[in-house]
Amino acid sequence: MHELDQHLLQERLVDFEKRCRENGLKMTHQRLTVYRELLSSRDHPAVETLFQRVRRHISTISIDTVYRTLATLEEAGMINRVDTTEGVVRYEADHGVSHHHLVCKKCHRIKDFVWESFDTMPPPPAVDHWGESVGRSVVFTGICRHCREQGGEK
Amino acid sequence: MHELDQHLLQERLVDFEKRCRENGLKMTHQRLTVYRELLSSRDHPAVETLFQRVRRHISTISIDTVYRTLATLEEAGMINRVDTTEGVVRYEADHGVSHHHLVCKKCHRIKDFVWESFDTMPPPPAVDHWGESVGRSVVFTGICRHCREQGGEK
DNA sequence: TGCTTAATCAGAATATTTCCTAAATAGTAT
DNA sequence: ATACTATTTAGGAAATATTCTGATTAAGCA
Repeated sequence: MHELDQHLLQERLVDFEKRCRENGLKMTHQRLTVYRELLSSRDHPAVETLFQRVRRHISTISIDTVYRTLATLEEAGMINRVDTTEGVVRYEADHGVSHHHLVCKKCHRIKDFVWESFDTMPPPPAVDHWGESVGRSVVFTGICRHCREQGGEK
Repeated sequence: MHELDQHLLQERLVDFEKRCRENGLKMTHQRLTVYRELLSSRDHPAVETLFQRVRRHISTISIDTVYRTLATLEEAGMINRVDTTEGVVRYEADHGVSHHHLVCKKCHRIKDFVWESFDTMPPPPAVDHWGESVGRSVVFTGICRHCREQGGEK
């Protein structure tokens, strides 16, 4: 973990407290831990996965709390669901930087990347006609370098 | 259903038979019906939904067959899974036209649109470095016209 | 400090998805 | 027409995912 990351993380946590207060959400140990764990998870974890990780810090936390917390934070716009074809809900913290996803068909790992020239591209007319769009994301699918070289571990 | 649609549908079904033969897949009534139903479904149905529809034609079909068929056809590249944040697997038939998705946060309906200037855009360097990409898709999320006007029916 | 109420907990209940087994059926090639 | 084998079926098991209940805890405020 770099200095910079530590700094950004700290910044996010301060922001988290602020936004909780704004939304009338109490700052519980559980909430903070779930959020912090998601913040430092770079792999867009499913609920169960995140539950396991949070458990390492709060051994008595119930999975119900993780579900509830994620739903609450999502509603408040502090975290996002990730698009997948797996039939599993996955989350990521809002890191404040627009990014998109690279999805490996073998290992199902998801990697972030930024693409400014896409972000600034005007949407096609069909989008405006459809309704009010609030977000856009790109997903590239394929086989990641790791899987191609090692045959994958799926 | 327009003349044109009928024609395209027919074309797709012929292609389906050909590809089944190529892959050594027998042309069963069930397979054909599942595929045809998906072809004419414009709403990217989940397995259960598609099962209900196919049932109208083959009342004795088992859901297991639908699961198996979809998995088989997906493997053969004749149908695709759709990206969602719902935690549900959804499918669409390969209509032979590159398209992308508009997803309504209220009613969860998914609409297709084409975006050629995106399709022809070169990927950012990060993608090439990541591995071998075989597909790309864009998802716009927001509130569709229908939901905005009527308050949605979630 | 004490009150109020949101939030958490244990763990059971429910729901959903997917897979499995053994027997019956039906394509396809000969 | 026959044989071979993939495929389907019923129905239940297994695996996952999600929600609920009632009792307890603790955050935030007066």
